Amino acid sequence: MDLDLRKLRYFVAVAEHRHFGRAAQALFIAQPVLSRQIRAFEQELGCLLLTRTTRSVELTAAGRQLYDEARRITPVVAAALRRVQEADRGEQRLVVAFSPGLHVSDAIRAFTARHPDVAIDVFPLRWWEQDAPLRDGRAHVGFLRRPFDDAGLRTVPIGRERKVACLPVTHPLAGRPALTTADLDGEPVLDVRRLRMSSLEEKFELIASGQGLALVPLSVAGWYPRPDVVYLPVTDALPVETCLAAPEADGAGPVPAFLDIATEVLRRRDGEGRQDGRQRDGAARQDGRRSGRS
Amino acid sequence: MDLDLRKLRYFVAVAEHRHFGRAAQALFIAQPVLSRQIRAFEQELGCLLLTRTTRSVELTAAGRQLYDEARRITPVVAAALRRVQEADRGEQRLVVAFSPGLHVSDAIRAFTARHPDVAIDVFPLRWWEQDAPLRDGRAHVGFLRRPFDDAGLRTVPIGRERKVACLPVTHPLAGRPALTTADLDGEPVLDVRRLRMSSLEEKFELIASGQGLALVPLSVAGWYPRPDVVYLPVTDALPVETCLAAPEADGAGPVPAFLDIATEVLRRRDGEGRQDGRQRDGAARQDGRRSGRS
DNA sequence: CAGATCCATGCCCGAACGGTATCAATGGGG
DNA sequence: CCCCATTGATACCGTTCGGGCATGGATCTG
Repeated sequence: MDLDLRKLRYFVAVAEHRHFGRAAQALFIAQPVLSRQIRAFEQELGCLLLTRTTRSVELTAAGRQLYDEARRITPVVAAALRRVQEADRGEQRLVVAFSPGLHVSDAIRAFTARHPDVAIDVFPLRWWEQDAPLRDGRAHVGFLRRPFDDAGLRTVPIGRERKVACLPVTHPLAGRPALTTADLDGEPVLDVRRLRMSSLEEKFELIASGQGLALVPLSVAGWYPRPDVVYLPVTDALPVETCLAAPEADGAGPVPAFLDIATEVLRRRDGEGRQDGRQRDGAARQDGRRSGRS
Repeated sequence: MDLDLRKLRYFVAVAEHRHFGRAAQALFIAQPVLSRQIRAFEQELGCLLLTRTTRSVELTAAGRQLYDEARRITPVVAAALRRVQEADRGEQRLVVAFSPGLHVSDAIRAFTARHPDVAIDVFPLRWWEQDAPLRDGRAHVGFLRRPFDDAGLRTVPIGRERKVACLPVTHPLAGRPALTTADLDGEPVLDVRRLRMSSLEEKFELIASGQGLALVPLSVAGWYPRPDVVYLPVTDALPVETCLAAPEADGAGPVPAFLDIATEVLRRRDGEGRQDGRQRDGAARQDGRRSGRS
């Protein structure tokens, strides 16, 4: 039922040595033990990992895959243990997740200035991830874009981003300087959340190939400058709200302090007119026209 | 020595139930077994995970961290096992890594069109990662930027990107339309590879605050539009070469086919004048000036 | 103060792990 | 062509570890 990491380590040794005897020697165990462990491991997994003759040991397809996975998993587990022991020694840690395009460095810098003892990990979210990493413990605080599920989260609005429409250059509307939602009536709008595309780039591919168009936050569009897609502001579209969010349960630890400091920093920045999305309106229009011409 | 995933599962159950008896019931084992396993686990890790009184069970700092880590690790391991068994059933898989800003979707689409049976994972590289994930098995092919270590890799050049200089708006050179390397003599250039900053954003923070300037590939600069940083093309800087790379050892499986198809696709795109970096020269200059004015 | 609740401890059994001795198959050298 | 070295598999054995049951000790409740 559980993957046995000891057996995995044994398997990695055999995979690397391609030789039971030498692998056993490297592992400081006897060779027959290794043979038996590997065989048991294969039985647990339900698939052969090695093709053995008395003269050579080779990996099967499953074995190659397992070997790759092992090299991925091993350092992950080791790092996890290290962090646990750091936590035990009193070191604090905060994982800050952020949606693509949102700026977190101001808040992090302000926080570390006042809490130099707290280690910060940044956790770049995939475009379709929002609140899930906050709920399952992969992150403690998040810079997210609405909509997402508020339940059980403490949220602080930190700004608004204009939406832009992404059209293929060949689209009749592509020459316009700007659009309104009325212009988009009847257009095939690709729903970002329905289609589970593996990356936003795929979505832009769909748009470029004329499969439809999409509304995305301004800063996301800025990340995918393409000659075959035009980005046009939609003047009357409701802006996308960006939020700070953290699980309500995290009342202790560095999370509340981070929320306070980040809110303060972002509010100040907003006051100076430097908030994300508002500042770069003109930029987007330029991007759109420029791409449209090329 | 090895983390015991069974004990980890037991710990998660106790952490979630905050009650040994009910956790044991959920795990279908007897309560004393659970007590002993958790205690042994604590001893292995060398730190207390739970503070128990007879009336309540609470997590220590180390326990909270371990619980977070467990929720991260468990699905990773489960997914790994699933992929191994898929490989055993003959399903092929290819992990495609790419440096920030490089476009992979064209190549992937062309590949999946001809090999619909091969599952593709995309693996976004951190800015400081280059060839390492190819070597340790986290990825099979990569879209990388030079410089990186060629040893043991098969590489195919796929394009060139102009370098742009990143200056604070306050810098005397910020008003120029373009620079030459001579202009940068004596300027404090931040070495991306020396400083192990946790994100490129930090680097841009350093630049914005006047600590120095940097040369980055065009498309990377495009990802960090900031009002306080100016991006200027450096007309005589050597372009950054982008490459396809794969371990030489991967002679079998889908890797060679992917390299062939991707090379063909990118060559064709290059021929049409749509290659990364070259196309977007004008865009960068615009970006730079626009940021400089604001 | 008595009882209920809950985690810890002691003892037992079976399974799993590791070691030594040995077998069987394969490939190279005379 | 045969002999022997090499290598992985098997057999057997002692020890450790996981799990169950019975019970103890501590704490909260009525």
